Amino acid sequence: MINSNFLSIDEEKKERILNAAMKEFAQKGFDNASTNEMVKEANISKGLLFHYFGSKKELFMFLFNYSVELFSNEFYGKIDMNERDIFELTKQSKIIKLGLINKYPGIFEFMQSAVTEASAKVKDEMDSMKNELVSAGFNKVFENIDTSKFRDSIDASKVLKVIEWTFEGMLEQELRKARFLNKKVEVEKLYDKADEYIEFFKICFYK
Amino acid sequence: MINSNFLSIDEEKKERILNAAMKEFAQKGFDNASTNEMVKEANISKGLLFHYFGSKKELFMFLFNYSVELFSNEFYGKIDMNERDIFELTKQSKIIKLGLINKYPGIFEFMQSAVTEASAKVKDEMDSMKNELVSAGFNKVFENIDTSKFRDSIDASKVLKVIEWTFEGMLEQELRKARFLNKKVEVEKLYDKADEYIEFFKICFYK
DNA sequence: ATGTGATTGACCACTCTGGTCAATATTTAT
DNA sequence: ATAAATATTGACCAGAGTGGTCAATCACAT
Repeated sequence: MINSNFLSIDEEKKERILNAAMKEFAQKGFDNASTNEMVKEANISKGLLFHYFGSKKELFMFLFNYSVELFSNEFYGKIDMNERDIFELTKQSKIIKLGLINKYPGIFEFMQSAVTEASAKVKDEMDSMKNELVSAGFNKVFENIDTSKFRDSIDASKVLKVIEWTFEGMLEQELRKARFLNKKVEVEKLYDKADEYIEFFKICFYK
Repeated sequence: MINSNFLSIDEEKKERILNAAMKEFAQKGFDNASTNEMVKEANISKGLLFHYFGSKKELFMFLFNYSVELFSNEFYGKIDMNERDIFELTKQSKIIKLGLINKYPGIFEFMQSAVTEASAKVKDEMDSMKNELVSAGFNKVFENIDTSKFRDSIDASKVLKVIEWTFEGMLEQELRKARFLNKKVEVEKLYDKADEYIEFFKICFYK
């Protein structure tokens, strides 16, 4: 009887709980994350958290599963697998990322801190989760990119890296700016900015 | 009589203490950082840490001062202020960054977490430190870049951003790789890789 | 031997921990 | 209107960990 009906509760409350827990885990790691802080931030009672999840460890593993599932559903649901244009693909993947961050502000920080989590109390479970993940085999999407439009004199693999780093850097910049102003990044704005750089790149890289 | 003669102790021991403390503060923030963890990691006794720094708060402020001073000394000491070539400048600044990370693995994480530190116990001190820093006026170095070599059809400000994001992404990639293999990034390797991308960029951006 | 400064770690009063569970509030069925 | 069922609370617990202290020990120069 683990987190039985948590998934069917009020959406807003659910997000409050998930976000509070992810934020706390991401900030302090498993051992130092405080369930008291989580319930304070989520505005629920201590008892309710443990009613839903049983223990801190189960909460942590649920969160990790939930995050990974959410991410892969969003990613493979929204991305167009037949798209061979590198710009469209990169743009799509960053927009998906932004959408998730807007809904769950700490989700990527949490996932990253979870895979590098060192606490002995969750090591075994995390190791087997990670094994499952690598054998699932991510990111075949970027494998059959159309490189025929690029100028012959330039190295296509470098083009791909530069595009990836540029859009990641752009997203990070916008996230920092938004965090500073205490707002969310507007997807539209990022879209326009991305398009600007795509035009720029076409001038630089295309024949 | 604050941290009296700490600066003159054995260099290796000094680094052990600084690194342990920066790591702990960066990972958990001021309130949740444990001085017990620090002395365990640095392999010194509890008493010695407090003999040098008096209190957790003084240790934190000392670390921040020390980091900022170190960074600005390295930066303005090593960077060639007359260099107007964007590639040389960016390469230099990333090499300086790598050098510091190799010596103090957690220094940038610590500085970043320190400026965003929310604990009430250090808020006042950090606020005045931050004010001092902005009035010092950083980063005039990248202001008089020579853009005359760029093709006229492309936007110079975008070129600068792409270069910055590319080199930052490259450094991050190498750091992750090194962390995974439990090694340090070799400065030489990064140098070569940076040069490869500089050649690539010259083909793309130059007339 | 003696003096001196560097270094130790057991100890303190106190806060916070994950988790429990009887009590209460709220919703649903009759 | 009542009863039954479910959702939610928060005071409470034993134990762990906290920043900081200080008498005692160590290493070494004279």
